[in-house]
Order: sequence, then structure tokens, then C-alpha cells
Amino acid sequence: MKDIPKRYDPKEYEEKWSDFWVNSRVFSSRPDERDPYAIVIPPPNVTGFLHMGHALNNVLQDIIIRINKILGRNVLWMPGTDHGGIATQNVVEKMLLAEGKTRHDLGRDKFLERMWKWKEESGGTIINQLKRIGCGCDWDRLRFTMDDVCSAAVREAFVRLFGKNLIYRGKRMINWCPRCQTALADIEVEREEKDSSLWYIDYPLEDGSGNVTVATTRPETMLGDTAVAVNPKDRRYKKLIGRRVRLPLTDRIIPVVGDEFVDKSFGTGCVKVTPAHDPNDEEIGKRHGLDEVVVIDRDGRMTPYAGKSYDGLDRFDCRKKLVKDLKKKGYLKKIENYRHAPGICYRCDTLIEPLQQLQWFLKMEDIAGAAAEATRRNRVKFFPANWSKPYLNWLDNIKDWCLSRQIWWGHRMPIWYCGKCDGDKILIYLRKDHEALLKLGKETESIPRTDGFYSELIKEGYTHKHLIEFADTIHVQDGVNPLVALEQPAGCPSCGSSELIQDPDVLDTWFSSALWPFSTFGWPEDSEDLKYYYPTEVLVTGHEILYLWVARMVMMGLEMIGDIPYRSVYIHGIIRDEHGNKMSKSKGNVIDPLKITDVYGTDSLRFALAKSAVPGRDIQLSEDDFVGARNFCNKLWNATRLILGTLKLEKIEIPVQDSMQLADKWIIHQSSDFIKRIKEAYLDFNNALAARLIYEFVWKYFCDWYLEIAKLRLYSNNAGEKRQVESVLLHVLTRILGALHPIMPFISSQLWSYIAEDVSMPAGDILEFNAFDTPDPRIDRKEVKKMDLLMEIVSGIRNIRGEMEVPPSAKLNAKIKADGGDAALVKQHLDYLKLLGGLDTIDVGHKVKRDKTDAVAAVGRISVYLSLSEDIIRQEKERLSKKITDLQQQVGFSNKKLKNRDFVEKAKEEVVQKVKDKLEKDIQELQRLEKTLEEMNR
RNA sequence: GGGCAAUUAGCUCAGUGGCUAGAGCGUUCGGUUCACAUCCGAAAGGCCGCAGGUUCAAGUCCUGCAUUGCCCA
Repeated sequence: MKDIPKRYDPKEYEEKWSDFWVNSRVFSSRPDERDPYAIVIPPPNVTGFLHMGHALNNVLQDIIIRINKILGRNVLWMPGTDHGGIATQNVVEKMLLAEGKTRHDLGRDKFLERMWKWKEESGGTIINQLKRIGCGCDWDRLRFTMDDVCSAAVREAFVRLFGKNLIYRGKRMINWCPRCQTALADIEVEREEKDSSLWYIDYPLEDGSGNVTVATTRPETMLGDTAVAVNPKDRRYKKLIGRRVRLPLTDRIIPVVGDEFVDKSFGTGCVKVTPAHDPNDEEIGKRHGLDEVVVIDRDGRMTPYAGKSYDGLDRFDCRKKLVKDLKKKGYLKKIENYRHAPGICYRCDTLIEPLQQLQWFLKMEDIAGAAAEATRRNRVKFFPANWSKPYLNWLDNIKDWCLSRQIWWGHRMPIWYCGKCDGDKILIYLRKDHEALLKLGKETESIPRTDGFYSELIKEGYTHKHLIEFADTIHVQDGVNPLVALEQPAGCPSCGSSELIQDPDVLDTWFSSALWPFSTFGWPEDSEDLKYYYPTEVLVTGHEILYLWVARMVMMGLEMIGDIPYRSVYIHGIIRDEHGNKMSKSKGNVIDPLKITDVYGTDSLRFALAKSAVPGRDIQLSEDDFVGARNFCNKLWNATRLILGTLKLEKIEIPVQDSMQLADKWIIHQSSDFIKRIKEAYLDFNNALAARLIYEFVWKYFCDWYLEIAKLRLYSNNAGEKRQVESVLLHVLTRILGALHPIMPFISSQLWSYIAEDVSMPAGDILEFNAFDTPDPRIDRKEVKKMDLLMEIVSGIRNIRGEMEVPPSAKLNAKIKADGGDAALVKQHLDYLKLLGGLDTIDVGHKVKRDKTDAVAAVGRISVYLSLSEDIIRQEKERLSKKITDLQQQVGFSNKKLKNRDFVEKAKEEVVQKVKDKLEKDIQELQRLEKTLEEMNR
């Protein structure tokens, strides 16, 4: 008798197994002669914490890794983390703010020290969390996007792209986050619908003959207006084109221009044009040669060009004041409620300010074209396939990628400028670091300046070294000559000076992620790993990252290596709460995956996620899902406990068919059928289906039916019978555990090891057991049909018991009317029927007669009569009548089909035959029921 | 404005053109001896969003409409 606890308590076992997978290096991989199966992890942010989205993403990957390991591939799951640019910098800046400091108080070097310290402190958190939930990564290979290997790849890629003239510096309207103080790429801008207003403002015509009313969502930008535009096709305003208006609150006179872009139905149909602060207006401005007046700066404050009364005001305060002023002077016509979706920063939700800035861009057209081609030619496949559509659409309409970010945390641009040659175009703001500056002041015998052009500062006596050390912000103006190299060049190629200033910007964090599928294998070195594992098999990710990650990885793979990074992209859903809302801290509706593992166990978390991850759909999670999964764990636990409780068997041997009972053959057939479907589901990335199939098989087939029947022999004194049933039980149970392992590795490993203590197992470690390709004895389908019939008889009996509210403890006497083979079958399995139907005695034969007080269960050709007391017969009659009505309907359906000549002629033969069989069966049963009802009514 | 998806039991969702459309949860009824009350048995509950079409056959394919969500502009 084995002492296994009555309940599965995950806490007792989980640490042991997750430690085992890590410490014994089960998942470490090296190139060998086998087929590789490699996945690179979509690297989570290094200082992040595991949330439900991570849990889902990584559980799905782990399932794929484990199933393929079981199937014999040389699997490698490459783990690592991302430095997470702006997001991570924001975290540390917040910590500084709590100390009353900003990054500028520390200076670049000290700030970066602080960043690295934070990375060292919290960087292991998410990795440890992944280990806890069982992720089978090769942990010895752990990479970080800013480690030496990945950084070398970043520089190499940049230099190569620059060498191909694909990287350029240019002044463009970019998305500026005034809070993060950096440019953002277009896809880093999010839109959120908000209630706002539409302000209608009168612009008086120059000659005083009237007003032009414009509508705007951003009144404060009017200070930068250089035109009013109308659609030339708009009859209302056509005649205004070419006239001029006075810009209210300023002394500026601006023209009215005609431009097709103007939407006649927006507001009044007249729009103000602010070329310096709106991308569309910028286009209009270019077409009409308009001036650009910059009225908002990088801090989101109004510039002197906004006029004396607004200079220096925050953009939102300015709006308030301006609207008030307009009202006072009578220019404000009306304010309407308006819903629109302005761009906000994806990291801090601050309203984006479109500004014209000098930034570094990557030319995308050709690279994107190659990536699109790879999917069009089916080289990079999407699961579900629908996702290729928005993906291709994005690639086909690609815009150049703004690569530079004005933050400090990240890969510094591998670009240098010569102080000698271009020092007059490099503006340096020095740190307000008094002590150091004062010292400098003494050296130079002049009042230290805090900013100025490099060449000016040098003239004043600052040394190159000091300027580099104390530079806080560097603005590199247009017209400088960039030196691009893997490492800092020794000197300027034109003048030889070694006084080089590195570009202050860092690269977009997604630039390094784009290289991840090969930088992690040591690229640009032509490593053995790269040759063996690349291209990898599949990238598993959510659709919100389709452009940020997938598209760029494919582009860079093709550009740098000349091959796709992975053959498949498996897109899973987004986690939502039970009402369909996205989970977010601000909404307070997050479910913490680690709390779930504490309460319900990791396998419950994994199972619930897997079972919900239906391809192409988002996932609504509620606590109930985990309860269900936990109950499933316990069910399996106890099934094993039952089997091991009295175990005598020493070696698993499937008995030959001749010595098997009917139920044995049935369960073996069902198990091999299920295993086949489960394997297919796994290989289709349909983990939801795999999870559901296992659940159904374990609970409904194995526990509800087979285990109950098995008890007859399990508790028997006949050693031969006991050994026989145990061998079938263990054969099926080991297959179950093996098939379940990818989804629930903890409990399956634990139960496997319990069994292994008693019995010689097909494999020492469950991961070495291939439950999918092990042959099963072939079972004759007729045997399965026989078992089905017995099960139907039991269901019929239980149905009556339930309807009549007969307590399970009350044993009933039954008569079963059957002949020929049916009678023999029933006679052979009286023990099954007695046990499952709660019967005391059973009379079998074609001559048995129904008593007046007998309830009837009709099962095909067979009738079951149950002796019941008189007072419940009435209910029984009602039940029969209902069943007769149902059957009549069915017979009607079948008849209609068979009378239809088209159906009989055109439908597949087996389909027609099925309907015929069904009709025959239904008619027989109907006649029997009608006859029974008639008898009962007598 | 363009694209994509969804709409099935009270709730959350499955459902390769072909048995009487299923599951979990919830509800109702009956159950305490020996795997499991995290359990067992039974039941009730469905114009499969609406309208057309294709087909011998439609929850499933096509078209339109409605509603909801997401993405892009």
C-alpha cells in the first residue's frame, strides 16, 4: 500500500521538479546529428515581473519544446531578456525622483551605473519566475540584449546598414514624448479615444469684410498657423482662396490656400494649417511653400515665437489661457464636444507632440519588400493564417524607421563626430555639477559656462576630456560628418584629430530585438550554433507585437543572414479579464500568475492557459478556470493513487488480446485513438485542443468508466485477474502522463516517479518516454461497439434512477430483454452492469416480461425493465412520452433525407448508409417504446 | 475611411459541410463505507445575431445588414 496524500498539493513537489530541470540540464542542447528544433524566446524586459501575458506566452513555448523533445528532436529554447529602453529607464528615473533627483543631476555615466545596478538587482527576477513555471530553456545560454555578444551584433548590423546607405540622418516630423524627452517610432505611438472639444475660431478677413471660421482640436497651435486651408472643390469657400486673414491674438497675416487634403465635412470645412506641429499640415505647407513657425519646444512649452503672453507656458496651460483670451476678444465662436484619438506615448501615456527633429532613420522599402516576399512565398507561415494579412499590409505601406532615441539606456549609436572639423555644429550643455565646474573655472580663470558650441568651449579653455565627461546633453546640428564604425575610431580621417565626440543618442530598443534570432547564436561570427539552429522553427508571440517584433526580425534576418529567422509565427491571443477587458494595473483587474501558482499550482495555471488558447482568439480568464484545472490535477492524482494503492505488478506488459476483458480492449482502443488526436493537435500548435482532449479522456473515459469497471478486478482476490487489470491500467496511465506532460510537467513527472518506485517503467524520465509513437494492440471495432452497448444500458438504468430519485444506495432488480448475441454479451458482463447500474439481480433473456410497475429503458434492440414502486410509474410514463416524441422527430428527419433522391444519389455512400442504419434503429426503438407505453396504460 | 475578427445554453467558450449542436461553471434533483465532496449519478436549459444565396445537406461556405472588439490611416 503506497502512502500518497489524498490531495494533490503542488507546493510539495514543484520546486523539486523545476530545480531538477534546471540543475540537471535536461534542456541543454548542442548541435548533433539529429534534427534541431529551436525557438528563441521573445525576450521579456529584463527588469519586468511575470504577468499573465508572459505566463501564457512562455507556457505555450514550453509545451512546444517539451512535445518536440519527446518526439525526438534536438530542442533548444534560447532564453534571454531585453533591456527595454525607455520603459526601463523610466523605472529608474522614477526611483530617482523619489530621492528628489533627475538623471541630469547624476550625469550620463553615473546614471548608467545606476541603471546597471538596477538591472543586476532585478534582472534575475523574471528569469527565476520562468524557471519556476517549468520553462525548459537552455539556461546556460541566457542572453541579454545589452551583453557583449548582442551588443557586438547591434554595432555590426548598424555599420553594415550604414555602409549600404540605408541609414540616414534627416529632419522629419517625428513623434516626440515631452516627458520621456525622446523621439518615438510611429508604431510606438498608441491612440486612445478621449472626450475632448472642438474649438471654432473666427479668423477675420484682412479687409474686414467678414470672418473665416476654422475648427480645431488643438487651439494652442494656432499661434504657429501660417495659413488657412479649404478644399478647392468646396463651393462654399472656393472664392476665399488667395485672400488673406488676420491671425487672432497676433499681428500675423496669413493666406487662405486650397488643398485637396481638407475634409469638407470636418468642422466648418476650413482648417488652420500649422506646418511645424502637425504631419498633415506639414505636407500642406510643403505644397504651398508656407512658413514653419515653431511654437512648442521639446519640453512641451511654448516658445518665444508663440508671442510674449504665451512664451514659456506649458502647452496645456497655454490652451486654457488662449481660449480665455479668444473668448474675451470675441474670436471664439463655439465649443463642441468631440471624441478623438490623439497619439500617446506607449510607455508613459503622455500626449505626443509632433515635432520636426533631426533623427536617424533606416530606409525600409527594400528590406520590407523582401520580408513581405518571404511570407507571400510561404517561407514564413502564420498560425492562424489570417495574421499574414495585417502583417503584409504593414510591410507594404512601410515608412522609414526612426532609429534614434534621446535616452541614455541602450546601445549608443556607433557614430562619432570630429570636434576639430565640426565643433562649431555641436552644442554641448554641461552638467550643473558645481564643484567640478568651479575647479574648471579656476583652471581657465573665467566664469564657467554651462553651454555652448564645442569649438567655443574649447577656445575658452575646456579640455576635450572634460567636455565629454561633463556633457549632459549634446545637440548635433545638421551638416556634420558622421564617422560610423564598430569601435571608436583612433582619429578623424580628414584631419587626424583624436578629439571625437560620440553621437549622444541610443538606438531604438527594438533594433536589438530585431537581431535577437541570430545575435543570440553569436552572429556575426559564423558559429556552429548559427549554422545548426538557424533558421529557428517558430516564434510564439501575441499579435500586439506583430510589427514591433516579428516584422523587424524577419527583415533583419533576411538582410543580415540572407535567410528567414523562423519558419512559423504562432500568434496567440491577448489575456483579458472575465468581462473582456484588457488586464492592466490601472484598471485593477490583473490576475497575478504567481498568486495563481501559489493557490492552485503551476500545472493548474498552465492547463488553464493552454486550454483557453484557442487559435485566433483572445483569452478571457477568470478564477474559475484555475479551479477547474486544479480539480483536474486532483482527479488524475487520485486515479493514480487508486491504481498504486494496491499495486502488485512489477513490470508493465500489455496483456494479449485474448486474455483481455471487453473493457480493457475498449479503453486501449480509446486511448490510442485519443493519443493520435492529441499528437496531431500539438503539432498543429493547437494546444487548446490537446488540453481539452486529454481532459476528456482522463475524466470521462478513464476515470468515469474504466476505473470503475477495473475496481472489480483491482479488489479481487484472484491474483491473475488483478495482475491483468493492473497491466492495462498502467499501460493507459503511462500514456496519459506522457501525453499530458507538455502541458502539466510537474504532476506528470511526480506521478511518473511514484509509479517508477514500484514498477519497471518504459523510460526512467518521463521526458524520455514517447507516448505518441508507441504501438498499441489493434482492437477489433466490434469489441468497442459491444462496450458501447453495455454503457448505453448503464446510462439507461442510471437515467431512470435519476429521474425517479432512487438513491444510489438502493439496489434495484432488473430484467433485460435481449436475444442472441446481445443476451450473451449481457450475460457475460453482469458484473459490470450490477456495479455501474446499482443492480441486485438481473434476469436476461428474450422471454422476460415487464411487470406493471416496471420502468423501461430502451437501448436499441434491448429493453431494460426496472422494478419500481407504483407511485412513480406515472412520471415514468411522461418520460416515455417525451422520448417517443423525440424519436418521432428523428424518424421524420431521416425519412425526409432518404426520400430525397438527390441525397441518396449525390451524398457519399457511407453517409447514406449511416442515415439508413439510424432510421432502422430509431424505428425499432420507437415501436418498442410505443408498445411499452401502451402496456403501461393498460 | 480601410482591414480583420467575433456574435452558439444564464456565464465563459468548443465545434475538420454529414449521427439527436457539445464542455466547464452556474441552476435543480439524488447521493457520507475503501481514489477523489477539489467527488459521484441524473436533469433542466439553444429561431447557432438577422436576411438572402450556394449545396442532396449549412452553426460551418458566399453576399448583405446589425451589434461588439481589435488593428491601420
